[in-house]
Amino acid sequence: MGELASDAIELVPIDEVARRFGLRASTIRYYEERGLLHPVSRQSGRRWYGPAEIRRLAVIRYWQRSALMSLDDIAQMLAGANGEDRWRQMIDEQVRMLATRIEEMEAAKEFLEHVASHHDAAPDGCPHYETFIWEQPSQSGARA
Amino acid sequence: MGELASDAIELVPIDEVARRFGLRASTIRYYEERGLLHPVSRQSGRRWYGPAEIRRLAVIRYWQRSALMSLDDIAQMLAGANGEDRWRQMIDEQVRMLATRIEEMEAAKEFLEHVASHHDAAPDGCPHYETFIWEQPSQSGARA
DNA sequence: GTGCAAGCTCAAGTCAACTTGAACGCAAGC
DNA sequence: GCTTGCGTTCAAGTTGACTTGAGCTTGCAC
Repeated sequence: MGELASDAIELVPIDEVARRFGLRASTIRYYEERGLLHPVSRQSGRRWYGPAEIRRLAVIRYWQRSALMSLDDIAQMLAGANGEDRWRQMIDEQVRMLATRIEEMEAAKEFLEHVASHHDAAPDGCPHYETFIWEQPSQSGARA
Repeated sequence: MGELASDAIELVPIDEVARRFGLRASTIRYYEERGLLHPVSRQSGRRWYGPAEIRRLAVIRYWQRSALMSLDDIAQMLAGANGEDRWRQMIDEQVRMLATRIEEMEAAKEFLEHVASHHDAAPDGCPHYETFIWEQPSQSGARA
């Protein structure tokens, strides 16, 4: 950063981008194929990325990992930035999904901690177990 | 339960099991192929499941969905119930993983809520954004 | 005893998110 | 001026968790 003076905004090649994010170059090319991230320029075929692209990649990884969004959803979010209104609906869906997942995972975590501290054997046979395992949303045990 | 008197413990065919869990019969056969769940008996080739198998399936779905465990991990957990000691190590790993994922997801959720309530456009350009997107664990921006 | 729905097996297909391989290009170093 | 190394494209392979399809068997209904 700042190695060269003047107006040269820092451009980095694909392997440097990959290195910074702990990704492979192929992943970045794949994101491009999926329309998520394009190099700011090409020099004799080779891709070069600027700060805006780096930041966009950070955004992509963030949504993908922290919000469990698919690449398609992320593409829609990023496209939504350019005027559409669907992004707000997506955010609402996402928040609801996250709330559910967080609750489920917290219950699972608490239960695992309980098992680890109160049991000598694998959880099979723990009375608490029953409460947990049958409380699944997708299971229609109550019907019929 | 108890439709027939005597010692007939309730046995159900594969499609009934599937229906109770909102799964397809093929999924249950697949779990069997993966060594996770076996019918208590077969009658002229057809699978029959008892309460123990039903319960085991509930356990499998629970770990899979709430704790984000892979079928391989679940198989190991269930195998561990029969004497091994690896299950405790797996539980610890699982708890750590869940704690991390929960934190990440909570941050993502809070951020999305912030964006939804304070912004008219997609999150690009929100100053809070920067704080969030660059705080990713797998990103080795600090190294080299 | 014929038909039909459901089950069975085994192989192959699907989907998302990548990875890998083959075949080639270009620029720098010796 | 030729090799070396990283880049490129495009097609095909991989992994996990299933689903689908073809072809066959079974048991009940009529």
